[in-house]
Amino acid sequence: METINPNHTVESLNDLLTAHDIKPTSQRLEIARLLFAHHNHFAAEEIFSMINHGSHSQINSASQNSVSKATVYNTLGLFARKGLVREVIADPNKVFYDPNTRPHYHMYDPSSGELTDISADTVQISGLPAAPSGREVEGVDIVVRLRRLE
Amino acid sequence: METINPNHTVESLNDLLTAHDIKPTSQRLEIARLLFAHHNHFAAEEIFSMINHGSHSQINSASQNSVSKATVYNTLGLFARKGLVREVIADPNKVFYDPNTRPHYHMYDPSSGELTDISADTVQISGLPAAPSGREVEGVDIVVRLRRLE
DNA sequence: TTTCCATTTAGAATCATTATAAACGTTTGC
DNA sequence: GCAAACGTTTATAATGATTCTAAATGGAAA
Ligand SMILES: [Mn+2]
Ligand SMILES: [Mn+2]
Ligand SMILES: [Zn+2]
Ligand SMILES: [Zn+2]
Repeated sequence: METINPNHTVESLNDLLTAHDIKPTSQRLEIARLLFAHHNHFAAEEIFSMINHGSHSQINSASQNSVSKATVYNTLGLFARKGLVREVIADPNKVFYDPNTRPHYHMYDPSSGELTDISADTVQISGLPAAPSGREVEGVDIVVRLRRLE
Repeated sequence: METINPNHTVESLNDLLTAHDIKPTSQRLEIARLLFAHHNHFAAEEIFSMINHGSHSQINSASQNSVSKATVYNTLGLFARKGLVREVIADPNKVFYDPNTRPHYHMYDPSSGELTDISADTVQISGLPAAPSGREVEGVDIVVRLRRLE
């Protein structure tokens, strides 16, 4: 289920960040690569440990590419603010970061911690109320909560 | 927008807890009354401060009805486990407790912290995938995220 | 260079929540 | 009624994700 997409060169990631008005630094590229190479949802702590304890160096294969915890959090917040990634609120004790910003929904299994995508193509929702005055709808989140079969 | 429902006597709350296999204690009744008298979603910390600093004594009007923070958290967890209330995950830094356990959806405005109900009657969803094998769907959460109009 | 400004960082602080272990209350067994 | 047993409540400590602070770093500009 874990596919690594090699179609992200350092240059294309550079362009991606630049297009989102984010100055590409080595730390930001490292974090972006993690998110966009794996098609997966990650929490900040996971990204932090993948970068520091995992074997995912590609940009600078010689050094151990460490990024501080503060920078991981700052960077993910920045990415979300700039619309490069999306925050998914499905678990009360961690925020997931989703490299897919197009409309789609999620299925969450708290017992395994697995968060998977539901394509928006097949899903139809209707009858949702309009935003109250002075507000607009930023997005519609659907989370199908799973549990182990009794 | 804050309506207090007086249709909850101590006896009816007693029965409600008992029906959900929860032994009614004064602390549990106090917390249940807060949730069911107001038709509102509350976080644990809100309930804690409403009980301790607010003016909501009705069961024992003489004493100041204090309930410890640990008991507030324990009780809300118990209520949720027993199906008396429902947890709503809409804000990354607090869990809301919802006295309405029937299917319905939510609208959330992070800028005000307001969480409001969307009736399930008017909403149609279709095309959601089935649960993977070994799992079942516990529920489908919809959160319409709002933001201030630019 | 020297200055400037953004970025990164270690570490402290925050805050919601959970764990611990003792105190308390109520039920049960006699 | 009395005491063990058990569930409940509590103060307090611990946890863990996240944010804050204030200093260090590093590249671009002057
Ligand atoms: Mn019920
Ligand atoms: Mn948070
Ligand atoms: Zn997703
Ligand atoms: Zn609700």
